[in-house]
Amino acid sequence: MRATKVSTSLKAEVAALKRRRILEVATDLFYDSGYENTTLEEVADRLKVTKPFIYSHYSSKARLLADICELGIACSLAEINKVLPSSVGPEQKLRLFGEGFVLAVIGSQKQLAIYNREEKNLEPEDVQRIGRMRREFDRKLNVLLDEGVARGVFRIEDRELATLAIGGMVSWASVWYRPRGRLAPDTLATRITNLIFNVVRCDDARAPDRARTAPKQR
Amino acid sequence: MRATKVSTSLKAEVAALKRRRILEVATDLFYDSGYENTTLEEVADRLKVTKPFIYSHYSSKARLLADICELGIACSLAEINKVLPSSVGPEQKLRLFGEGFVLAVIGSQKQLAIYNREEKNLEPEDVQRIGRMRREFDRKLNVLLDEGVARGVFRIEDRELATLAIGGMVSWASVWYRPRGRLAPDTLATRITNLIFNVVRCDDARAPDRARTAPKQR
DNA sequence: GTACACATATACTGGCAGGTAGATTCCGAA
DNA sequence: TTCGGAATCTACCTGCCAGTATATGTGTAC
Repeated sequence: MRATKVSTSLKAEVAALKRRRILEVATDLFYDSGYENTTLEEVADRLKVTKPFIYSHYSSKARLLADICELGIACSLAEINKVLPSSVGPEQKLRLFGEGFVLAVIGSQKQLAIYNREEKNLEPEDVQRIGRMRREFDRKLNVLLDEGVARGVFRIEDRELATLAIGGMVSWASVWYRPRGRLAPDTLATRITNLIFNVVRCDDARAPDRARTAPKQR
Repeated sequence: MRATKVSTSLKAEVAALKRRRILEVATDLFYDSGYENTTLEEVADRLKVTKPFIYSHYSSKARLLADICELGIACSLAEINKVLPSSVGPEQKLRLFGEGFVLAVIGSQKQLAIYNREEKNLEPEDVQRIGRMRREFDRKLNVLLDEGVARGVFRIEDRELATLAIGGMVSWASVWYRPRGRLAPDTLATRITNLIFNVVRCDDARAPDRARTAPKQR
């Protein structure tokens, strides 16, 4: 009994591993060449297997795409969920969120880029499900900003627009970020978060020497 | 002679009109359904013509895509080119540029969305050409920010990053903007530009009652 | 060692859409 | 009215690739 249980569990783990590897390779190829320009045979080739192997784990090419896209959004959503319920002040929340969000975006860069590019190739139900996740993210970021406004620490002209602006500023990193770029992820996270603080016009005490570079004269 | 000249010029105008209409319809369809999911026959149908008609004006589907993408980037590039050489101060330049840029992005929303989604379907030479235009835009925005920093009116921690952040904040509007949305283009342009001023930490005197909404308490 | 089940491969189909060759229509000129 | 050529259409081809029917191997139980 024990043996069979371990065996089935192992089987499940093996299956999960296979699915994960398929997803990884597909992510790389979709990111580099685009969804429609990537053949499932190419995915199979790179894994040294054949097309039916993939179909035994994913029912269609579109489901593969859906998993990739969902993974990307889930990473960002997890960050706001992690921070929002905590009991620290809005400034601290925003800093934690900002840095987590930036790291999530560059960590799931390929998935997010694929989602933004290939949404039109998703099944309508997947579009809706993932769209709901995105709207949930926006709503929660909006709440975070609202807390800061209510306490008078953020000065925001248009909260909804600020949400979109912050989301865009960070999400855009999935377009231009390169792993071997000028800035390490941590530095990037800090500096972009500083820019987020600028957007909400919050003088964040905890930020290390911000804008110390600018006042050369005067 | 006069007659023939007018005649040939008219012919050229007609040809240009046809190309423009093809481009418009293709833009709508590519935007709504994606490049690969749109058939040239669908484009032809909507124009009440046939596929070879399109091929008599565009040598391939990819060339059509390239023209759409280039048009989108050209609109944004034109804005920075319009503002950069003027002799007003950096704050004024930034305001003019910001508002022009936002209006350009929402004016060429479909083209920009298509470019961002379908770059992988462009011919390599088109990718390069349009990529150069994008880099030119970034370089020039960088120059504009540099002028402000040099004069001590912008306080920027990392100029290159600020360029990307501003570009992202505005470009992202091509993802979320809806013509029947809450804000009219002009209002949107003003408010997003205000956010750009926040990013560069510039207290812009000419901005109308910014941040007047926030200090409810205290 | 044989039978069964599961995993994976070989080999195929079917439809779609980009692109084109050749027929046809339309229009301006003489 | 007819001629020539440009514009446009009809009808077709061809390659590609998602998805599948069927075969084959591989390990495990008895």
